[in-house]
Amino acid sequence: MLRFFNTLTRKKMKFVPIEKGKVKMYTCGPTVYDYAHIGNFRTYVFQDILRRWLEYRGYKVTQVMNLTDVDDRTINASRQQGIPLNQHTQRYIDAFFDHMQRLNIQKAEHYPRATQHIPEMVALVKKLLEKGYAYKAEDGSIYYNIRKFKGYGKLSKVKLKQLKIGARVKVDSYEKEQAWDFALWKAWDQNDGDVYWETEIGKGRPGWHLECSVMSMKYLGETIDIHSGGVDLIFPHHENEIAQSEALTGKKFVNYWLHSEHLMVEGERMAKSLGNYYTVKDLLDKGYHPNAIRFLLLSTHYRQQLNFTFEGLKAAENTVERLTLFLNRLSEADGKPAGQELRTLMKQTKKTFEAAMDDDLNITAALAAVFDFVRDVNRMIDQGKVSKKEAKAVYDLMMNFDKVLGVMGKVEKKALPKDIEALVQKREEARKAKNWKTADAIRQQLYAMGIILEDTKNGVRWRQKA
RNA sequence: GCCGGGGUGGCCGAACGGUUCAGGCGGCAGCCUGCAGAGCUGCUCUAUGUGGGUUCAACUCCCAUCCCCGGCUCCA
Repeated sequence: MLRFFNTLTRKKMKFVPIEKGKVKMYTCGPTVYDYAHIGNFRTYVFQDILRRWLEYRGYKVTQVMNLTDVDDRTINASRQQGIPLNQHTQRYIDAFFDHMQRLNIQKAEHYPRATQHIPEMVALVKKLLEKGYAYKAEDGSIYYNIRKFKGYGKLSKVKLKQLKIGARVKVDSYEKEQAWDFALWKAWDQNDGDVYWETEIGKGRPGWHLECSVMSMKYLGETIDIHSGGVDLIFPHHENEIAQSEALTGKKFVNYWLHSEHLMVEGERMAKSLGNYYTVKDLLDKGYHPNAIRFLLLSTHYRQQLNFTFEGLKAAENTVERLTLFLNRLSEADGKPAGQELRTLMKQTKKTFEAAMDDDLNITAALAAVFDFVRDVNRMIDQGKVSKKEAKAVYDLMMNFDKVLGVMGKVEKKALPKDIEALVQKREEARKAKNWKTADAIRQQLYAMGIILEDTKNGVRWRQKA
């Protein structure tokens, strides 16, 4: 039985989709004012695992991920650099997709941008004004009156009276009836430069929370199955989305809210000022394999804070290598059939893996099943008990797991460059002649070139140094 | 102040009332190997922040206490 921890109820709940066999999922995406960092990608990897698991379980998933391409930060950054907003954001959108692809994150069906949904957002604000949930302030901005919405706070469990008034709210501002009302529409001011839209509700730009309500309803419908993002979005962002959407439709906005915990760096929060702020590119440039980065990000349960360290990244790299070496080994196994013993083992492993994932994506338990399996099959291979045909079946099962994990890739036998091939041959001859000194020297030379040679019963094998 | 999440072996990280306390990484040793690598086996590993309590039995429940992290208006 597939279960998810629902932030709304703070309990693990059986997953029942609105429409049988289909899942409508909205995943909060990046604000494209700068490069997304690995903390952001932790969330995107989590959402990817979620999507992949739903698909593994046979659901047809329709996923929407928004790109926030207009807000304070995007406007400030583009103006500071003197680049038009859309050019500025496009650069980071490109980088975002590039990094997503490097981390083997599957594509969503839709990537709507805020700036391309202004008319829909205006329409929603108009309706909220008509229904009395919103009001216009003196400067022309339009705010949502949260006291009008009975369920306000149901997701985050915040109590309005206990909310600390943030430093950003101007104390002398009496434009808002309540300090905690939030902007649906921000009237243009000088700081916005040429970023504004002339609309029926005035000259300005949308508030941040608006786009998610609008785009979720536009692409997925008034009520959807899953909405996910980082824990920091629970309040106020997701709380406000609920207020906007449910005030408009009178229907439940989202059935399951899933939130991923933050990534820490060396035990501290990641921050530019602390100098512990990394992008995917930073790590790739340092020579780490994208699969290792992905593995590190997915290997801790999503509701648990993940402490990023370079030691951990190195460990992740070794772990992934263990998996890929196992796949290599399988392609060479050619023993006697293990028969029932192996069949039972495979069946049991699959069952354990699936049960773990079904339990709120308990990936660490699922991985434990995989590693147990790897060890057991390795032992059988050592004993010459795995036939070619069986090895293929094991390989297929591993690929089945990797549909979800996405860290193993396919084993591809790349051809060695000719000069290296010649060196390998030369070493083979030296070995045959028991000229160990020469053979070892060549092996050392190849190692320096990033090629690791391994002598096996079936002859020499090579692999790329990680 | 209010509201959440945590503190598990050298490191990471499951289990959440009960068989030997998953799994990964690291280290050491053995098997294998000309040597190495890979793989396997064993050890490191009779761990659960601290002090009480409940129970036949607690990492798991209760109370107290210390420490860490997060949210409290635009940060995934």
